[in-house]
Amino acid sequence: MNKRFFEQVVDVLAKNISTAETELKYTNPFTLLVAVVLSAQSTDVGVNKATQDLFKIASSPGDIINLGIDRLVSHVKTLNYYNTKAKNVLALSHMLADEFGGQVPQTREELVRLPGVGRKTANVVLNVAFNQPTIPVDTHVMRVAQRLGFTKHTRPEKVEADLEQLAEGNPHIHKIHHLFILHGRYTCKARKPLCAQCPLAAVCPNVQAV
DNA sequence: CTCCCGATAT
DNA sequence: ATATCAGGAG
Repeated sequence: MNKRFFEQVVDVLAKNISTAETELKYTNPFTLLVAVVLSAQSTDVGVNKATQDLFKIASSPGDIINLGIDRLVSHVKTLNYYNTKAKNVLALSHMLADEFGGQVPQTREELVRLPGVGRKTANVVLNVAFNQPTIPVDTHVMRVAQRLGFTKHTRPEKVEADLEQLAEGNPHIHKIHHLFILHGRYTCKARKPLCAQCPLAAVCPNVQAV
């Protein structure tokens, strides 16, 4: 895979997508962490709807602990896997309070020790909250990367390695994952991609018939 | 590999 | 009616 093509794609996306638009809403590193944990297999709209009320009354590990599991569950009941997620959010709040002084750690090794936090969630927190140039590979990044031919792998860790190599030195390195996600969500959709109005249609090796 | 398990788009 | 949605743990 050549790096020129990757740079060309990122440039086109950067010109056509405003990353200030739709994204998970948060007020600090902790609420971002919670929002991302809640976002597994759920839409960002649904997550924002649930956290809008939750973060008003709970925006720190101590707040979540005081809230308790029952009221926490009631706030995330509309999300997929709500029981597991509520349990994880409460457990990670305890761990942050007990082992990290109530602060969200800034290394991937520490972040993935938290319950409900895997490599992808840790990468999002590092990128969005702490401005590190990670490339979280979620369902959108995976799909977009494969359709554009940036990787032949299916394991997220392999895809991440391929993308990191292509993104090395790229001026948009900090928002590449966000550009891919927004492109994947609104244009390069899983079921019915809008190739007819895609800014990358001319160069995409996998354009669907229009 | 399975389980988790609600809302939304198509 | 079903595929998909900012995945992680066992």
